[in-house]
Amino acid sequence: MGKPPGCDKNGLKKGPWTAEEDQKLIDYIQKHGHGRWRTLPKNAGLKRCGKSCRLRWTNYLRPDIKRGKFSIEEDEVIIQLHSVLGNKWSAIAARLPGRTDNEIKNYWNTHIKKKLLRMGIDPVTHAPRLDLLELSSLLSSSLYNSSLNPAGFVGSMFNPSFFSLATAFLSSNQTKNLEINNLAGNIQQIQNPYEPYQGNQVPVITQVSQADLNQFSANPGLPNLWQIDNNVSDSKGFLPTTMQNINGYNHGFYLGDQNLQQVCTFSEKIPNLVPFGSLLSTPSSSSTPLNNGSSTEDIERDSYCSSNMLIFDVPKGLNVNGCM
DNA sequence: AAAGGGGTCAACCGCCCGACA
DNA sequence: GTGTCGGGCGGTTGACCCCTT
Repeated sequence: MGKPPGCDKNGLKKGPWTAEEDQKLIDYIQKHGHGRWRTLPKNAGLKRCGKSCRLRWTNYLRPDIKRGKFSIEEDEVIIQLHSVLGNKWSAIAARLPGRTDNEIKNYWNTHIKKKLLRMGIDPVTHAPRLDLLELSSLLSSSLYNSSLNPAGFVGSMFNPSFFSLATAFLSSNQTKNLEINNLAGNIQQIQNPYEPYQGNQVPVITQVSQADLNQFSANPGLPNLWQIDNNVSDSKGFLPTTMQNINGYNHGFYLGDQNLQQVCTFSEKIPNLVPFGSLLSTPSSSSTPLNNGSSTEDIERDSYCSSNMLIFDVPKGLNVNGCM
């Protein structure tokens, strides 16, 4: 297995690209097209290695690159795709026109990771952070009852409902991953939506059919995971019975809907389901230490994103403002 | 106003994989 | 089977920017 020579050999230049170098590269590629990266820098009159040229072109100079801040919709797409695809940044980038894998990777590491951590979600596995869940289990018995009483809940940062919610959300993602993996291996789905609620198990309504997967795969330009989720809840025409009443509460979750219409459509299927965003505290109430560098806009974006990510119901009188 | 610290992001490195000759 | 090449990936670096003190 041959290994390309590094950029430090033969006196090749490293570091930031100058405007002149950029122009040389652009001019050459416009004339001759890209490819043959090894010989390109020599032909273009650049003292760079081919790999450096390729990266510069694909990550920065390409004409279809979309610069600027990620939109809320793009945030949602990235999180959804990452929950399914993992760190396959190029695959994620393929579904985000104008964004590069490097850009998405950087954005993930600097923004989204922190956002998920603030939500108590492990950004690697999309699972609840064990430390928080352990806290949840420890606190659930003692705090849950008191949380029903607003006076007993005041001052508490830990709301078991929140942890259950996070568990629900993340279990759905894990289940979806399993299902997709199994589908890829011609194994039937493993999730039975009618399975009785047991112990700590969190009800899951997400189910991915082979048709859904095919649809997703057949439309690489369209981030359709929302549609998959939406189709599941709509077209299948059911909700697990366990979804409808658990301990007297209706529970549900929703995975990143793109618009309110879909949220409302879904919500109608569960009478007491309300947008999670309406239960969130205002961004200014967040005390997370991870938020030091966030601008007001970022905080608002985070709040918006979270509101679309998770939906559940809580009993009247339960003050959830302190739990986020 | 200046210094220090943290966040951001373009760019790089090392390794790997698949296609091809 | 082996070497070459293009490309992808995770991790890291370092310059720059902004905020706080």
